[in-house]
Amino acid sequence: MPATIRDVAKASGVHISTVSRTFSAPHLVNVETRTRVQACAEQLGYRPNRAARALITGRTFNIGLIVADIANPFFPPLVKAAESQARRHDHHIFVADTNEDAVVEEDLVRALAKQVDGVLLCSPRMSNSLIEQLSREVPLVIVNRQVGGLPAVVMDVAYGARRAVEHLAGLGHRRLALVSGPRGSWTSREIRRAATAAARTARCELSIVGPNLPTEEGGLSVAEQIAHGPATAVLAYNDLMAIGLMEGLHAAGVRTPEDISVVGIDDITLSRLTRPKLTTVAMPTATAGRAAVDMLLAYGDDRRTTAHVNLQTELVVRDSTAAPNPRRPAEPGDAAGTV
Amino acid sequence: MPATIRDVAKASGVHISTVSRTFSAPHLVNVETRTRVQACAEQLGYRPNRAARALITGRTFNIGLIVADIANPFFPPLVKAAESQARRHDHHIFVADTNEDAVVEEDLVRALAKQVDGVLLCSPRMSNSLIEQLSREVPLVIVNRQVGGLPAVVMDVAYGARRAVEHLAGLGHRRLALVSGPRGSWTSREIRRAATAAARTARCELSIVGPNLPTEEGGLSVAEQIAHGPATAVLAYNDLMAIGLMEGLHAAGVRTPEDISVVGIDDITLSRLTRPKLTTVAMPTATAGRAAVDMLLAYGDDRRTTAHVNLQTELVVRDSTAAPNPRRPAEPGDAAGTV
DNA sequence: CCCGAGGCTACAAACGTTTGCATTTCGACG
DNA sequence: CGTCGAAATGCAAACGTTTGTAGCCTCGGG
Repeated sequence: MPATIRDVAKASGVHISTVSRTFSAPHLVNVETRTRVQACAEQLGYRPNRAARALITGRTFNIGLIVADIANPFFPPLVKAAESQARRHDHHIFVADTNEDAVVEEDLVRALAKQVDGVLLCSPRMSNSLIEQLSREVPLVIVNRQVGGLPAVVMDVAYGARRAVEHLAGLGHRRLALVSGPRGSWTSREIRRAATAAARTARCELSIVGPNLPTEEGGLSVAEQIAHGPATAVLAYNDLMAIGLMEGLHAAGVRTPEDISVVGIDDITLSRLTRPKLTTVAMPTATAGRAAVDMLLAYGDDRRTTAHVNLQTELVVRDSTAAPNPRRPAEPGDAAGTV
Repeated sequence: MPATIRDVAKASGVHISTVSRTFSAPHLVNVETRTRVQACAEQLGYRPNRAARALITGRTFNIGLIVADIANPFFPPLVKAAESQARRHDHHIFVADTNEDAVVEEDLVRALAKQVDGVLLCSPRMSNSLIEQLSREVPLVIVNRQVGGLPAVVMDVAYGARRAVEHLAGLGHRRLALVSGPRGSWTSREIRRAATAAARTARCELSIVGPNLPTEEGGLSVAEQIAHGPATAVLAYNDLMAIGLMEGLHAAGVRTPEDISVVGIDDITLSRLTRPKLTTVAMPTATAGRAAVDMLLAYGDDRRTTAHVNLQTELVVRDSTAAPNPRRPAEPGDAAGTV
């Protein structure tokens, strides 16, 4: 029913190859024939069939985008930016959600491989070796993780974590807790590494709590433990967990930031809207989405550019952090002086 | 480089058609040959090329999903559910974002048409007639809007709006405001219709403010107007706007719910996390996503089922609504007593 | 007047599948 | 022993493109 290249050829009295070239190599066809063909195509509502084209050229003009959990507010801005950038280059985007599951991830890459020109792998949970193997089957750009020399877009979360710890130390906190993310998360390891180092430098204790689900529930579930622990300030793997944690603390009668300071990571929209507003590390997710798409599209141009993009993060201080409450940490009864 | 059906045929010493049947019609091939073929395929890492298959069968096993703004927290749960349901049936999902733009919408449907078995159109902004025309070019399922007899999944937002108004009236409010959504939104019209009727029944005034952008900013931008207006309670087109509005009111020194009650619509995750927690109309977005996919996949089975699914909504009362403050409507200066 | 060179177009093969039809094999039945 | 049918497999066309090659025509230069 939909018009094919043959219909257009018939209608304009030329061979199908001429029609094809009218669109893919216009300079090769006489201007007058070209306009006639274009007119016919227009009138018939002809649109080249991309699947057929892909079959012969090997280029699909599609991109796969694999995320751990699209309902996690961290991802939508990235997806949106990637989709928009892709469409600017006439590409379409497959979106798939792995539910934080490494084997689903592998399956998806393989399933998508034939249908796309490349895959954007966001915060993958797979092993490095598996990723490297997959990258031999289909062009891959990794977001939020560094694996071998593969093209990657990473946000400098280590810097952000360090700044967060420095911020808390600067406020006078000495006992910190890190609520870590899911097992297998490269970002979580980076944060842990950077936070540990920064805490040592600042002469702070740092206790690690986790791994946890990177969701509101994950944060909520450790609230009790934090509330009864010695830490006066907490850095969470992401904003969602930080917010869940604040909810949990609130329920336990612990105030933020008066009793315990909380810092998140990501700077999702939501963080500006909680009360208190969340101090957090801003991640340039939209920029990352665009950059990843650009990198993928550049793959073909100069083979094996194997670029790396490292995006800046930045500490955003809002209302969920403050100087430690002198009463809280020790046994009740001892009054502390000024901070 | 990737293994084709021909490689498998060669490796297992049969004709390609036998290989094909091994996968698409196993009962037609001798069990012993079948296992041999399967083994070879496995070993070669053979995966049928879907583009090629689509070319001849006409079925792509892809679905298009078009949303107005994927960064709007309303959509991700829908997208997630749709993707998951689609994958359960071995389908993949193209996601595209129209930025609330009707012409982009049309373009996208056309661009996707050849690559998918059908398109899920979520909260479309196009005209009815255009939608009907497009539905002749590609199977369409409309979400959140009713157009002609086309298959649709709608959530009964009218019921929810009515309940919201009744709730506010029940608390004693008599002057309500409706902060409406974007022009062209069917949902916004439904809400308006239902709220107007309910307000009349409840003998309430209802002033309409809008249209507005369906975002936090949209809500924020009308805060001043609401703060100085006569309304003691507000129903917003969606949660994001309600939250933005609350922020704006807060900045203007107006308390929620003591001075003004606010009700949202959607029940996005966020609404449970603001303070005060938002009273809102819960929309079953995940269910809608699943239902829409199911409906699309059923399209082929019995031609023109033209089903309709109508999903229940439900008022969730939280902390952003309360009885009206008797002092507020009058001139400022009067201190309020207990709430 | 002839030759060569462009410019333009047609032809046909190829991409990786599916599928109707033909062919082969084999066992059973009359 | 011949025939029929079913089961299993091969054959080839088709899906809608792209693209290398070959053909035709025209035009300018020698």
